Amino acid sequence: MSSAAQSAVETIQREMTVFARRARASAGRMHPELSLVSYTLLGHLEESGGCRATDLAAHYALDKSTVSRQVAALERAGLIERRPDPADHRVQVLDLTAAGREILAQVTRSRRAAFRDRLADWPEADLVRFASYLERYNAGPDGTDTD
Amino acid sequence: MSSAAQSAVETIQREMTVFARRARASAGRMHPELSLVSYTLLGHLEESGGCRATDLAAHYALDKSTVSRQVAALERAGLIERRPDPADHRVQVLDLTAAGREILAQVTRSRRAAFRDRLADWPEADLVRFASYLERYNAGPDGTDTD
DNA sequence: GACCTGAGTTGTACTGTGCAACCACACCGC
DNA sequence: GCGGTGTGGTTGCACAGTACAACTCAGGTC
Repeated sequence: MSSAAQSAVETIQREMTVFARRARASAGRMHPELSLVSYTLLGHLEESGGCRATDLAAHYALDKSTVSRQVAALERAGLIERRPDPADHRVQVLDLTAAGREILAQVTRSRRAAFRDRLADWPEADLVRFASYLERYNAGPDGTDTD
Repeated sequence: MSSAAQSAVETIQREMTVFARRARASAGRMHPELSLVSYTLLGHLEESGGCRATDLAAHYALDKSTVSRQVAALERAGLIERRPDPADHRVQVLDLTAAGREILAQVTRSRRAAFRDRLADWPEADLVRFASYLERYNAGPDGTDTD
């Protein structure tokens, strides 16, 4: 690997971390009613059209107990509901309630606006490329959760 | 903003979050002796050649009390040292000790290797562009911590 | 000197998290 | 069928990271 590539790798590593740290802080300020974790989980449920707690844990590299508690809280808040899977009684399929969909949409709108502001002066081609790099990175060569 | 750009923005948002969640988990597995926070702070000290606790807090959008405790722990562990600033007695300049430099280098090596593996099949041009997008994003149009 | 500002610490409380132990059901080999 | 093994999920527990507020100490301003 060339030294230019090596230094790019270091930058990617470092900047990803800066991003992550700031994300948490600003999510708290931007939408205190829905933590970043909750927002992420709700978003995943919407995107996937309902899934199991185990799937969430695997996708976000979280312990199943953590997801279990988050899910319990979201259910108490009336944002998601659990349907027992008729095909497998061990499984609970999670899905958004109407209220969950509503609050998710609202938070998504505000986050989207903030991102749009921040990215306003980026050429569209760069945005598209940036997005595709991130997807490619997270998809990984083989799904490994390297970092 | 076009719809292609809009959807790119959503993807950026979503994938950044996935990255962040996984980063934390894999840092714990990869180098349990140095938490992701500690690693990040040490890295910043090395990069900046020593700075104040307040600077760290500002850069990572952390509360000063949080940084204060982290710094205290790192000092107890012998990884950093505080030098009172002779020019301003309120200020403590933080800097790495030899031990701190050593462990930082070691963890950096292992992280770098993991990233290199993950990014091994990326063309260099893409790596460089990806890195520059991240830097540009974090620098922000005006330094705002949008997310 | 009185006052305001900025750096840092400490008390307190809470959230997110992982690990380990556990329960309940499903699947598999016999 | 039936016992062993595996998988989805919950609960008990401990701990790290974090924020907020109240505080101390040092500087600068007038």
